[in-house]
Amino acid sequence: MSPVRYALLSLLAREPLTGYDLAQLLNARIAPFWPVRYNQIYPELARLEEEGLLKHHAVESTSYRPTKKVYEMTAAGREALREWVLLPVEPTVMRDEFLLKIYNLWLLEPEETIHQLHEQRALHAERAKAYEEHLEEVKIQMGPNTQNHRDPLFASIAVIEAGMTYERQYVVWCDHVLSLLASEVP
Amino acid sequence: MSPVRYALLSLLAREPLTGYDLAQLLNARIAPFWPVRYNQIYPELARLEEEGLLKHHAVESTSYRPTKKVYEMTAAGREALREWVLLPVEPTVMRDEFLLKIYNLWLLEPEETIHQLHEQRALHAERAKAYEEHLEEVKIQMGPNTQNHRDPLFASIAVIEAGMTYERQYVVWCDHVLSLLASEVP
DNA sequence: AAGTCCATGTAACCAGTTACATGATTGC
DNA sequence: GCAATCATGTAACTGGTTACATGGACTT
Repeated sequence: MSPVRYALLSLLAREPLTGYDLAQLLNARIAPFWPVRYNQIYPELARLEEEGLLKHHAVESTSYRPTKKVYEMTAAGREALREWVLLPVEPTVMRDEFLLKIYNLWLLEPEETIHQLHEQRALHAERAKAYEEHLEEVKIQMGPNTQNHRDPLFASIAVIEAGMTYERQYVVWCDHVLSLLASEVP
Repeated sequence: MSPVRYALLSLLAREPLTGYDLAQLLNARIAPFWPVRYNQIYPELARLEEEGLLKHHAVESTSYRPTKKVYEMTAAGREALREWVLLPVEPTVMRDEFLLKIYNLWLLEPEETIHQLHEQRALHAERAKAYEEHLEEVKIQMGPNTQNHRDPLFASIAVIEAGMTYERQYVVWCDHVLSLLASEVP
C-alpha cells in the first residue's frame, strides 16, 4: 500500500490528532519526511478507520468551526504499523531536479551556474538551520535521558539528524562545485 | 511539464541515443538521477519530436531485431533544455521510506532496529562504492583537463560527486544511530 | 477590505507503475 | 532448456497534484 497511510499511522502512534493536525505536522519544514495534502489525508483516514486501524471521536470546538474528528490508533493499527516497519526497504533513489539541471551545466555560462548554485546553497543552508533549531528543541524537551530508545523522541532525534546531515552535506557539495568553477579560467 | 522529458533531453544533448539506450542510462546504478520506464520513454520521445525538440532516423540493426530509432537533439531542443535549466528550482523534499520507518523505531526491539540499520547501511555503502568507481572512470576518460566546464564530463563529475557524498553521509548516519543504540542499556 | 487560520471534504487530471505483448539470439 | 539482451510499444490502474467548495473569526 501507499506509504501515505504509514506516515499517518506513524504520527498517530504517538498521539491522537485530527486530519488538519496531521497535514501540519507532515508538511512542517522541520520534519518534512512525507509531505501530504489534505485531499489525500481525509479519504485515507476514513479507509484506515474502515479497516479498524484507527478510530475517531468527534470534538465540538468553538461553536462556529466544523466539528473536529480526532483520530487515535487502535491496537490493530499499532500492530500493522510495526509489521510495515519490519519489512525490508529498498533505498529510495533521490530524484533531485537540481542535480538534473547541474548535469547540464556545460550548456551554461559559468556565471549562470554560479548563480544557481548560490541560490540552492542558500535554500539548503536555511533548511539545515531549521533542523538544527528543531533538534535543540527536541533535546531540551527530552531531558537528560537521551539514551532511552523507547522514547518516541529518541526516534525523532535520529530522523532530524538524518535531515540535518543531508542538508549540511548538500551545502558542502554546492561549495565544492563553486570552488571548481572558480578555480578555472586563469 | 514533467521532468522526465528533461531527463531525456539532458542525455540527448550529449549524444544521439535510442529509447532503449536512454532507459539503460537513466536507470544505471551509477547515474540514477531519474529512473524511468520504457512505457514513459517511447511516448515522450514521440511527443518531443512532434514539438520539434528532437528528430530521429531509423537504423536497421542486425536483421532479426526491430529497426532502431536513433533520436538526436535539434537546435530548438537544446534551447528548450537551456531555458529549463535556468528556471529556479525548489529543493526536493527527500521522501525516504526508511526514515519514516526509523521514526517508529521506538516501537521495535533494539535488535530489530539494529538489523534494519545494518541492512540499509550495506545497501548505501554499496552504492557509494559504485559511485566512487564510476567517478574514477569518468576522470580517466576526461584526462588532465578537469577544469573545463564546457566539457559535459565536468558536469557528470559534479553530479556523481553529489550522489557519492549523499551515500557516504547516509552510511555515516547509520553508524551514528547504531552507536546510539549500542551505548544504551547498561 | 483582504488575507490568514482552522477544519473539513469532492472532482478532475496527470504522472508514474505494473502488467501485457512480441521475437530472434546469445550465453549458461 | 531457460534466462537474459536488444528493441519496440499498448492498456489499465493507482497515487499524487491542482483546483474547487464552504465559512466564521481574527489580524493587518
